[in-house]
Formats: sequence, structure tokens, C-alpha cells
Amino acid sequence: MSKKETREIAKTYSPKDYEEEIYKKWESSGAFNPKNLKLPENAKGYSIVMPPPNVTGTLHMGHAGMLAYQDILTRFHRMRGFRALWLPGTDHAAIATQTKVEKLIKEEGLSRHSLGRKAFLARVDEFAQKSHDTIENQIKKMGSSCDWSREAFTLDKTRNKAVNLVFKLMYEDGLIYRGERVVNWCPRCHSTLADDEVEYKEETGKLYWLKYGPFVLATARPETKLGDTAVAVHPSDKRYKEMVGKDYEIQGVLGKFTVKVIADRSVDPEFGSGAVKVTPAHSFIDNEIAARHGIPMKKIIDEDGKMMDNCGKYTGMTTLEAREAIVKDMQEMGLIDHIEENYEHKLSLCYRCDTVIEPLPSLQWFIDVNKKTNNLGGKSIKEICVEAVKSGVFEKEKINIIPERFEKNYFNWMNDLRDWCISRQIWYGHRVPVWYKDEEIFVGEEAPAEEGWLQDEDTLDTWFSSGMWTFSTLANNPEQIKIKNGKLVINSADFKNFHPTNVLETGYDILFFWVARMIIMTTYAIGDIPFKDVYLHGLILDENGKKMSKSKGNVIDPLDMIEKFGTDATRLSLVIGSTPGKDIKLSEGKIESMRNMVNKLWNISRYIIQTIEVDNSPIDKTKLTIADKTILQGTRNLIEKVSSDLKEYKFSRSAELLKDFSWNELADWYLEATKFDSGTEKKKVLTLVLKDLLKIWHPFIPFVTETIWEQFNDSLLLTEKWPTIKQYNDILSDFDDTDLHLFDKTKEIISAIRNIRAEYKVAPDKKIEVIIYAGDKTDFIRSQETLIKKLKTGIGRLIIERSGNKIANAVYISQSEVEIYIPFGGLVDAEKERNRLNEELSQVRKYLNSIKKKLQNKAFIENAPKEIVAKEEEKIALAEEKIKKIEIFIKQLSN
RNA sequence: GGGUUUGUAGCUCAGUUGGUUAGAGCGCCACGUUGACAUCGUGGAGGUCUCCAGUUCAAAUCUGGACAGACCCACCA
Repeated sequence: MSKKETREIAKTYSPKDYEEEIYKKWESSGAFNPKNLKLPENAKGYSIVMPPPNVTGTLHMGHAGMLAYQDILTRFHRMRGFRALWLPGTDHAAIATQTKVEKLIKEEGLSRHSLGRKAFLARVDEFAQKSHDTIENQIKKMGSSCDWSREAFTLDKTRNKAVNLVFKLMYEDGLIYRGERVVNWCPRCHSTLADDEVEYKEETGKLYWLKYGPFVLATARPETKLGDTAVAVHPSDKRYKEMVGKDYEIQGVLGKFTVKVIADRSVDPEFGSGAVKVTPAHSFIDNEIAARHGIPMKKIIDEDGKMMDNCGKYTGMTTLEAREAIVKDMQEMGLIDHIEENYEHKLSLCYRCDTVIEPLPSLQWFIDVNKKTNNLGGKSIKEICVEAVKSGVFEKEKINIIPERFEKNYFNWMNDLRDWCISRQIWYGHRVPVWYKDEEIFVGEEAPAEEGWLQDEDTLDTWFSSGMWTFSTLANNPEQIKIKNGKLVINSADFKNFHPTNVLETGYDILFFWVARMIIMTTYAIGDIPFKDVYLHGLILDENGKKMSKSKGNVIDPLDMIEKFGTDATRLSLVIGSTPGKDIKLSEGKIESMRNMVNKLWNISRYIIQTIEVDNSPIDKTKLTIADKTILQGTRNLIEKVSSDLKEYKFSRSAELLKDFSWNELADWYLEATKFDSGTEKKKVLTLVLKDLLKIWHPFIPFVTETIWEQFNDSLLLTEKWPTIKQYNDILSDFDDTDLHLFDKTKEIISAIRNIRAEYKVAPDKKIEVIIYAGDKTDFIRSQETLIKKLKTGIGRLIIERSGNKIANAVYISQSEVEIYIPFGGLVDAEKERNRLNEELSQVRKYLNSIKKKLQNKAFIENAPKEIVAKEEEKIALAEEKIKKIEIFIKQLSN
């Protein structure tokens, strides 16, 4: 027993008074760093690398959820004796961050071009640093037990070394190539976008039917006519059969031009007139068609989204301006057949800035996903990445995606993957590690020593660097990263101890963006999988199931909620009700009710510590009361369940079990019982139960549990050992199942009496008399006499007999094996009681009939397992017994 | 167009391999300061488990279909 026990504990838990101090205590203990954990040599590693938040601002509820789940896993494994590492970091998020800073400097009347590359990047760095500091503070506020000594950034020196070396590896292997391809181009960002960075939006526009030489064909973009080099039809389309292979002269707004008619399967003969104009430079499909038939492409739209100087009088117009002008001119020339209004189609937009995407040919760097390479055992990136999740690669178990159904999505995406465009025409990010000098090209970690080499202007897709996150973060400095035998080698103890990481916990929305990219980069660069499990959490939505967004004004800020209800409550609200891959609705009310739970645990502890007093001495199992046994058994089961659930990532279920046990079994029943229980072991039982309960609650609500722990122990709960059920089994081994559940009978009797009081509206201060005839159960019921009397039953006199005289003027309760009488004593009249019993009687009869019906069914008797039939027969016996008793009693009432 | 997913009490959701008189929390109603907690306690009302068919002795649970919603992928001129 500690002296601290006498310390006054506040009536309600006030998170603000403790959280900051507790976090500091954890941090200064050093336990977030696995190196400082006192563990045996052979302790297993457990690692999670934090998905790095973008340095574009502040964290939202989605981040809060992610931090909560990962902290639960980390704390759970740390307590279970693993060398637990949770490695934090942030992402430079190239386009997103650059866009944000461009907006900021625009307010000062500046642009990135007016500032120049160097000065602009300095501004971005400054912004990123500020953002980073805010984020770090928020991560700490959430109670995250991550190791700050290893913190990483996707754009720092160590990560840059990894990026440059992997680029070099892939380049030398022929997987990275430079080529002129049609890419998604954002005219505002002035950069390419990956396929999955493009978003689509429904739009109602016009469909123009053009008179096009011998054809009439439809297009939504008449301005691209200037870049047409062919007309395509379906090979089996009889209407155009004769025309295939021939050249035709077409009248255009800038004079005549020639197109070739080609037959291609991708053309839908049902759509429009079945003939398609082909603009190879400004459409992905057209580009593919043209490539198949050796049709040249003609670029007419430039990087600003404007018509190029080969467009005559339309030169310099935006595509939209050109469209209007061209349509007007074509109408005057009689080249428009008709215009269809209200044509529904989809616009492609930049996912960062919502600008309309312009497909255009551009010289870019790509990763070839189909090329087979010795580095992957003669397989392609695509093949290896599918296998990694399907059956496992490099003699490892397969990567498990939780929930499993997302594996299908992953396969579909991977199978359809096209070459990945990795260059971006922005300034913020890892610069492409390629240098040019005249016709020469150099790819490497640093610029060649001689003068005259110029580095590629472009930077790399942000996912190229975040794809290396699991291993690049495990290098402590650039010197540890090297190329050896065509593989990247990380020469650090961390890499040995913690890679592959145990689980990647992230949202399903970035399964393709990021998770797939990590599998690509890791399998290729280091010949290993990045993680064993992928746990995908759902999105956090508002209480109406809508996405939270600033424009909708429905954002719940985690910091506000922490301020108002505390971190623990905020965390718990994100855990309870969340299942993998499923979105979760969050409301302030939910967080408030979790605050109540946290406070309840506080008060449970306050009561035990201050009033009951803790006692750490060993429990004498021969002196346990019925209630003692039940609560010990309950705790045992709880420890078992929570442990196994957490191993299976069942966060919500385990938190609900904890909540249910704490509030109902412990507070409402056992704690109430101890107030009147003369058992000698209750202090010891409560001490054991409370301590273990705090331990298993700790990963979920670390602050309040640690705060309470301070009351009776000098050690940190953070590094306490996770409880096992062995101790409980030792204590309870002498008792059988019936013993361990006897307290349930006591509860039933008490509830039944309370029920009658409430139903008959017996005044609260009115004491009642209760007579129980208990038959075989008499000894047991007598042992529960005090509890039955005191636990809010308002009993003045309680008589417990084996059997006795018939009592007529009483309320009657027929419990499973006992009969309870409450003499009217002027409280109730016979009429009311008769009605109540008749009501009950008819219910039991209805129930009995339904079971009888079942048992009269021969097929049931023949086919159902014997246990099931026996169970039904038992039910009948019980119901019949009850009916008989009630009938007899009603007769007595009548007399 | 392809795919995934959801439909259980007014609301949010549990419901393990088919066998429960279908559960919890919030909300609602009625009581209530009994050795911690009104951020609390006690009791109660409230459900044709979306609908239709099928499999089975037995379906909230399995199968098929319908209806309604959510999401993802592809993209058509």
C-alpha cells in the first residue's frame, strides 16, 4: 500500500489537469524508444510506421482515428513485451504543399516564377516547417506513444538518398524510362498527374454533330478537330466497310486536311454514327488507337491549355474560347449538322485544384510495370505485386489485407495498371536525379564532378518517395543506405529489427495511392514485403454520414473535442463503432458519452482507492464470496477476450467489452455488492481487478488510466506487463461453472423485486416484506440475504425458508427455482395483482405453445441434434412448472 | 458499364460456425441524493430483423431476386 492513497481525488475527472503532464512523463521515461525498454535479448520486434500526414496544415478527425488505432496496437504490444516501435513522420506532399504556398504568396502579389526556384522553395520549406510543428503538437495531444527520436520526413536527406539510389537502380535495370506520352496535364499546376490523381465530375454539356467529309460524327470537343489525323470505325460496321484504309479530304475551319479511315475494335458502332474522329495528341483512347495503326499525332494544345501557333486565328485562345469560336465559324461554313443539348458526360479534374485536365503529349519519366526483370526473379512489377498479396513472395507469407474484400480491389487495380508517370513539373519535391550534358545523360546520387552538367528540372511524384516509407525510415542516416548486388541495402540495426513492419494501418481511400506504391517500391528495391498486415480503417463522417469538409462547415476539430471532453474520450469515440473498411459517423454527443465512460472509470477507481482501500496481499480462495467469484471470473474472461480481439484488430469490440464490464458487472453489481458484503477478500479482489482493468483499458484511454495508476504505484502503467489469466485460473480452479455463475441468480431475484416495486409504484421510502421459499437453493439464498435486502430492493423484513405456508394476499414471483412473495400490506390490491399475473400467464403460455409446436414436428425430432431437442424439452418443463405455480397462486388470490 | 458494400428499436449500431422469448448505448417515459459517480442510479415502453421466393427439422443469420442507399473502378467520341 502506498501512502499516496490518502490523497484527495477529484469528484470528476478533468483531463486538462493531467494530460500534458502525463505525456511529458511518458516522453521523459524514454519508453517510446524500444531501445530503452527493459526486455530480454530475444524479445520480438513489433513495428508500425506512421502514415505521414501532409505538411499542408493541421490534422483532422481522420488523423485522430488513425493515431488512436496505431497507439492502441503499439501500447498493447509494448505491454506484452515486444520491442515496440511506432515511427512518426510527415510527408512533403509535393503538389498539395506547393499549391498551398502558391495561394499564400499570391495574396502578397507574388508568384513562384517572380520569386524564382530558390526563393520559392525557401518559402515552401518555411511553411512546411510551421505545419510540421503544428502537426507534431497535435500528434502528441492525441497521446501517441511514438518514438520522436526517429522522426522522419519524406523530403529529408536520408530519404533523398534512398530516392536517388532507387531511381538509379530502376533506371539501370531499364524499368525507368523517359518518353513522350499522352499524360494527364493540369494547366494550372503546370504538371502531369497520375491516373488516380484525376477525379471525375458529371457535367451537362453539348454534343456537336459535325459534317465531316463523307461522315457525320459526334464530338463534345470540336476544337480538337484541328488535331485530327484519322477517323475510326468498328471493323464489323457494314456502313463504312468500303471506306476503311482510304484517305479522305475533310473541310476544316482552317482549310482542308486529310484523314485516314481505320478500323478498330475499341469503337462502339452503337454510339453516335459509329464513326469517331481521332485526335491522337489529346485523348488517351485516340492515342492508343493511333499507335495501333501507325497514325501520326498532331499537338495543338499547349501546357497552358491554350491553342498552339499551328492553330491559325485560334492561336492563343483557351480550349473553351476556341471551342466557341470554332463552332461559330463551322456553323457559318455549314459544317455543323446539329447540336445536341443536355449531353451528360464526365469532366476530368485535377484532384488538388479541380482544374479541367488536358490530355497532351509530353516528355516524362515513367516506371515500366510490365517489364520482366532479373531483379524480381524474371517477373514484372505487376506480377510480383499481385503475388505478394495472393500467395506471398520472397518465401514470405502473403500480405494480409484487412478486411479481406479489399484484396479483390487491389488485384483489379494492379492488373489494370499502366506505366506509372513519376515526373512532375513542380519545384517542391525530390528533384529527378538525372543530369544532362549535350547528348550525354547521367543518373546517380549526386551531380557528376565535372562542370557543365545540368540537372533535370522536374521533381518526382510524391508517392515515389512515400512508397519507400517502411524501409527508408529505418535508416538513421544517409550513409547506411547503399546499393549492393542490384539491391538497396539498409545497414542499420533498426532495419534488421523492424522490417518488414508488422502492420500498415491506414485508410482504405489510399489503398492504391499509397499502399500499392509501397508494395511496388519495397519488393523491387529491397526484395522484401513492406508489411505483413494491412489494416484499413474507414473514413470519419459527420453525424449525417457526410464527409467532413470546411466548405460544408461540418468539421469536428479533434483539438476542440480534446479541449472539451479530453483526449481519452475523443479516442474512444473513434474506436467504438469502427470496423475495418467501414465508415464511421461521429457526433459531439458520442464523444460526450465517451467522456462519461472515462469519468465512470475514474469514479470506480476513486471509490476503490479512497473508500474501500487497496490491498495487494494474496487472495485466500477459500474465503471468496459468490460475488467475488463471479467478478474474478468476469475479469478473467475479459482479459482473455480483449487480448484475442486486439490480436485480430477488433478494436471496437474489445472497447465495448471493457465498457460493458466496467460499468455493469463491476460498478453496478459488484461494487454495489461490496458495500454490504462482509466478505474478507473484497479489498484484495478489488485491487487485483482494478489494476488489471486499468492495464487492459490503457491502450484505449491512456491518460486517465495512467493518472489513476499514479495513485497506487510509482511505476508507469505505460510499461506495465499485460495481465494474463493464469492468476485467475489458479484462484478459480476449484470452482465449477455453477459456482462461478451463482451470483447471476442473486441478480435475477433482486431485479425482480425492484421491478415489482416500480411497477406498483411503491413509494421509495416504503419498506416491504419479502418471503422466499427456496427449496434446494435455500442455503445459497440465505448466503445472499444481505444483498437481497440492501441492493435497492427496499426490503424491511426478509424471510427465507425451504418451503412454507401458502400466502394469499401477496404479490407473487416465480423465479427459476424459487418462489417470492411480497404481502400486499396495503400497497397493492388483489385485483391488480391478478391482472398482472394473468398477463404473465398468457405470455408464458404463448411461449410454451411455440415450443410445443416445434416438438410435435417429427422432422424436428428426427433431424435436429439431440442437445437441441433436449434443450427444448427442458424449456417446456420449466414453462409448464411456472404456469402451474402461477395458476395455483391465482386461485389462492381469488379465494 | 464493372465491382464492393449496407438495410435489425426514433437514432447509432452488436448479433461469432443457422437453434437467443432478437441485445446495447443514446433518446423517450416514470421514479430516485441509499458509503464513488446527476458526466449518476432504478425500472419501463419501443422491433413482421426492407420486401419476395428458395434451401433446411430450424433463417436476422445461407442462396436467388426486387427495392432503397453508400462507395470504388473504368470511361464513349
